Amino acid sequence: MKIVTWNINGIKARIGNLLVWLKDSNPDIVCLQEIKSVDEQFPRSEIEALGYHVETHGQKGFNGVAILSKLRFDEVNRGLPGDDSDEQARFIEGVFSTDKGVLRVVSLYLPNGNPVDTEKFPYKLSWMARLEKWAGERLLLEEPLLLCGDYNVIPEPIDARNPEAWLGDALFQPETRQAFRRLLNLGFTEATRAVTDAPDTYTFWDYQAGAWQKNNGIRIDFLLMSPEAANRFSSASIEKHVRAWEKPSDHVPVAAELALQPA
DNA sequence: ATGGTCGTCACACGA
Repeated sequence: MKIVTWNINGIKARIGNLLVWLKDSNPDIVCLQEIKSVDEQFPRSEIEALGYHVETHGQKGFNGVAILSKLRFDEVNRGLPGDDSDEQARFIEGVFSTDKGVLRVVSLYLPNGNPVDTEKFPYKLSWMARLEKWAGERLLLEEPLLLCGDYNVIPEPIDARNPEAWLGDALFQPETRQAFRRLLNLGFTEATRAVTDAPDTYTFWDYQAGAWQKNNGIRIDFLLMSPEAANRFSSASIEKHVRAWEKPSDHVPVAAELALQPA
């Protein structure tokens, strides 16, 4: 089973690329971030025509996440628990049945947090604390669980082409990196780093200043696997070629292959 | 290089 995470940066601008990519890459489950669309305007019928079930958690203009799946959804949960006043659409969980039992997949869009001297940064850190709490509770179920998404975290200097340029950025603050390590240390395996120590595994290149042409990238999109998922994990890949397409997202798809079959 | 480029939505704002 191929599971992919991709921040598409606007579904209306990217539906053409998405449909081409779905046919080409043939994923079983896709976690999308930054759909920037309300649920009613998400182009679900074109995606359903390719054999996918579609579940969204959108909002007007910003943020928004979705899961596309060849497997039928047994259950869908929208919104990260822990703060009823949080209006931002950044979290959706799908539950599926496989030959090995339950599979849980989350599509998450972690807050950017910039600028760090505004309320945006503590919102990011509190969102990460809520995610850690939620993940710790889910791990008690001892099921295959994948937390997929745009984490807006540069975990280590090796994950940026120019780490010194990110020292003042919310994505690379010590508190941000520590919170990500705490999440990992609950018992998750991050798919890309499980298969390679290479520096050139970036998933995002800014539109500005020729970042793509200069390979001035950062690695911020991850699939975190529970022990039960990691035990069935075989490979990971970064579908970097998509960044060179016309009208690309600034992020590329990141994929993991697991030895699971639809029920 | 205190610039630069996008997407969404109608005016800046977020990234």
